[in-house]
Amino acid sequence: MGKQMTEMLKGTLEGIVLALLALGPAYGYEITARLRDQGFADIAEGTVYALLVRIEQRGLVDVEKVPSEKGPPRKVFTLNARGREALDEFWSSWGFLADRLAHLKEGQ
Amino acid sequence: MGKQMTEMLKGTLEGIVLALLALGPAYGYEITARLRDQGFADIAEGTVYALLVRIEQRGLVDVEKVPSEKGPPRKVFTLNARGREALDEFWSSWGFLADRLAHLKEGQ
DNA sequence: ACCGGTACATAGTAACGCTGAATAGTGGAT
DNA sequence: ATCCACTATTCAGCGTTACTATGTACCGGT
Repeated sequence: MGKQMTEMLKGTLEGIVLALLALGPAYGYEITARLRDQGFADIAEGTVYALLVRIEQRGLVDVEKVPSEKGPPRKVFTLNARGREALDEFWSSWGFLADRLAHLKEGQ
Repeated sequence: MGKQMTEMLKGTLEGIVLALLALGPAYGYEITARLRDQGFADIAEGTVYALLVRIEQRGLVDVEKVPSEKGPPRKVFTLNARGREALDEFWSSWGFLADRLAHLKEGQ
């Protein structure tokens, strides 16, 4: 992936994943697949798993182990109240930034 | 500043500064002031100067020392052709990301 | 027995913005 | 004369994040 996008994803990738989880519970492998569908083709699996560990440790998600028919057991993540709060804060920060940049792009 | 915004600025702050320089040449101290005017109230001076060093080393700006009436000489930065190219790439990456996130915010 | 798809995990690295401080010149207030 | 505020730049050390590369493990089809 471009270095530019790599840097730009810092901080936003977490928000993106929280937003995906707001649509419904999901497990890591599934999230990487959804990211690919969303156009983030080159996000490494390892990146997603590391991110999920972080948001779990910060208590933004509830975790459940669910057996899979075709592989090791899945770790299903569900956004909880604190996670929804974090997602709201993310949208707020993002909104500010997007607003500023839209303003700048207009040529002032 | 919020940790969230700190992380989100990674990658975008450079684009913001390039966009400011696209409006006309400026020196470091002036850029931090413009950022404040634009609403980025809490961006550290040291951050801006470090960023300017980076974009100078990457050849995105031309630099000129200009004496100041009220202090040490100013380093005036002017966006050059490579800088405008980098700015275009930034807007392209930003556009992609903003588009994806707008899509996500709609609830899918 | 092997290979590909599913599923999770981690050690090491690079990049970036922040904190805090140092340096240095000018002008006005006390 | 001295102190303070404003102008202007620079640097060392830190924390966070995403990437690379690799390893583990389970399953079904050939």
